[in-house]
Amino acid sequence: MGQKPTLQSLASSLGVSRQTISNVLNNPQIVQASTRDRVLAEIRASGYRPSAAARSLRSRRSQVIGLRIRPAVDGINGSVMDAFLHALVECAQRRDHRLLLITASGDEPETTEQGALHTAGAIDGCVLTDTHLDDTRPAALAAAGVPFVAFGRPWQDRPAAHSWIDIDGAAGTRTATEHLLGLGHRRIAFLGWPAGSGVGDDRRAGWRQAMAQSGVTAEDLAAGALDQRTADGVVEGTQAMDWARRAGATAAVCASDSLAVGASTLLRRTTDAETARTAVVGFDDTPVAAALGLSSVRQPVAAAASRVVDLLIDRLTTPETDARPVPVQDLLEPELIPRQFDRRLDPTSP
Amino acid sequence: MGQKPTLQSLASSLGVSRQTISNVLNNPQIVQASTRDRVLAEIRASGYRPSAAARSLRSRRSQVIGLRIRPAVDGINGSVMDAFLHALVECAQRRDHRLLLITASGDEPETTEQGALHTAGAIDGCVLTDTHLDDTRPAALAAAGVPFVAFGRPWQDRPAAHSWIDIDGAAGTRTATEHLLGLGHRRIAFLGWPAGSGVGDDRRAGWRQAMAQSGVTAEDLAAGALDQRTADGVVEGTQAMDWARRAGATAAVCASDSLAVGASTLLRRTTDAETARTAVVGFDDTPVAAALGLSSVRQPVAAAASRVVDLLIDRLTTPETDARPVPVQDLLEPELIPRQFDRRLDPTSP
DNA sequence: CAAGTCGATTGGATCGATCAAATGCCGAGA
DNA sequence: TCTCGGCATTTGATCGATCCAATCGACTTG
Repeated sequence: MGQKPTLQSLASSLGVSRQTISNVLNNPQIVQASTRDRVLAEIRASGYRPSAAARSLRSRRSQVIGLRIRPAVDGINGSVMDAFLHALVECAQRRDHRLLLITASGDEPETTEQGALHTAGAIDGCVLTDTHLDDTRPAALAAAGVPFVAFGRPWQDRPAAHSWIDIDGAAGTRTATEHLLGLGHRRIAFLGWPAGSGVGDDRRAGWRQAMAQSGVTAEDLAAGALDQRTADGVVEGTQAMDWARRAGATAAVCASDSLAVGASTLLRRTTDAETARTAVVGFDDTPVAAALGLSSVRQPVAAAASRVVDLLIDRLTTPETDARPVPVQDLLEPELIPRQFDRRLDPTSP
Repeated sequence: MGQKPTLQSLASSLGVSRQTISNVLNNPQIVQASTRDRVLAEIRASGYRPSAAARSLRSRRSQVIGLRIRPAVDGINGSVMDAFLHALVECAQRRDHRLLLITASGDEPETTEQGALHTAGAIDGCVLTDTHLDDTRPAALAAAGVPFVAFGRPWQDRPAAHSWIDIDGAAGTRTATEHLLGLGHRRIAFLGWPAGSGVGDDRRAGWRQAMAQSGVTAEDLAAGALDQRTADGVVEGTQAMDWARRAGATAAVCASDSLAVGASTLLRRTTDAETARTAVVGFDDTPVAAALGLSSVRQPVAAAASRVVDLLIDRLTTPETDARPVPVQDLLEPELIPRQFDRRLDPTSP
């Protein structure tokens, strides 16, 4: 075998036409079974692979999806994006698509780059992550005609015109809070991020809802929300837990595992027996939380990735002549993973 | 603007030939400055992007590099691969290349997939990570004619025929050990992984070399190496640190930050004043280590990625007619980041 | 002044697939 | 017997760029 086999070379060595082989690969049902088998055998034997470039040039589809990756600012929460990325690649691969990575220094460079790749035909569409308030990317991509699906809801008030999948963070913290209430806790703090981030506010809202429904006193609730002025992190978690204890909290729901790890550090270090019994629930179910025995809310990341890919590829394969497709927008329920740190409130304490 | 502009449409609207525009983009120096400027202006105005597919079809180059990603088994150490991945994308982008991700269930499926993508012309070459003993991938890729560069040395005895870049782990643990020796410690333990993994053995060797050179007694050395039978992890670190303390160690060098985090957990939890003064140095300088104030050995990940990309792209752009290129193989020096946990040995202790 | 040199530009062929339309083939129905 | 419809297969055109060789004009040179 000297040269790489092509449709043409295969065809002449088999005594059929190029198109027949092409049909075997793309429309197997219209080819007679006997010739189909003969062609398939020869394809396998010769190790023939259709040229991605030629196919893409003619069919105007690259079978590639673009995604911007960001440096993980926090190694702990990075693991969620990591799992998402992996699931994305896997689902895409199952549907004969591949993932192309890009970096960008901001939202506007990101859409510019995605748009450039799209007009160059290098990608068919892209996946958006880390959506936030006043996110200009959906509008920019729509204007550029780049098909996309977002992982993360648009945090704007007005409904969006694009498809997105997100995790119901409020449901997660609600479940976590209800779980702690069920263990007898009443003064349950929420350790979160500064107001203004959609994700953080959502998670805080879940805690507040569960607390309100349980009929805790206004006083108990007031003891609760502790929002860091600084970034998410382990050190911040320790500080916040300290404040929460002083305010009388016997348990804490955290907006992230980083905060929860920090909180548990304080609880491990303390000599005060009562403080040491404080319950903590984290968010994201990272390996660190698992190792430390922290309960945590697990996001169905793989399921989210799968839905995102399906939505995007469905949109890509739908002929454009059809009416504007109705956007699909869905929230997935996270799941609480209980571990040792779910401490029951000791009834002998005040 | 109705249709996407092409070379042809641009050419006729400018009154020049396709080739001239092509030259402006690919060989600007051979085009007269005045026409070049005129063409460039029109390109910008029309938003023209050359079709990646057409270019790739003709030039037989896709400007894409393949990379297999694995699910992060450990969220902590995953951050190193994460940083590497990010640096890789960034460097590749700077040289007008993009990164394509694949998943695979093993080494053999990985090379099969990379080979398939390469013969399809979807990728020009690939980057190999997580090299290990008896790694069959270099040979398989070489046989398939897929250009590649490895991040991670081949752990075989015989020299390899391919280019690779790696981090000198032994130098890292050597530096860490010498640092602790300089602080007055003599009984320094090594908390590592079971023998047999190239990376782990390398890091252990660095500790052993530094200990041997410092003239510590055989007895001190014997107290040292604690290799986990199980996987790398936080819990294992705590156990190993406990054993090391009982054996009389006053400091520990760890093969990973996971182990170091585990070790520091024990030291924070203890009531024994002497144990609480034990020094710990981790490996990888992950955000968690930084947050906990652990000293750690930082790998020059970005530099490694940059060199890997450069080597690969240089190889891809070198005409094949040349003689077989000499493989470049290099070790990069890691750097110790000292933090609070570098405790000086208290001279009053035994 | 004709021949030769060199730089800038051009036209035709080509990469390897898919699309759209045409062809050949076969059996059913008038 | 002839026509028609449907299926399997083939043929020619096309996607949008690059490669290669040819062309053209201006400028040097013997």
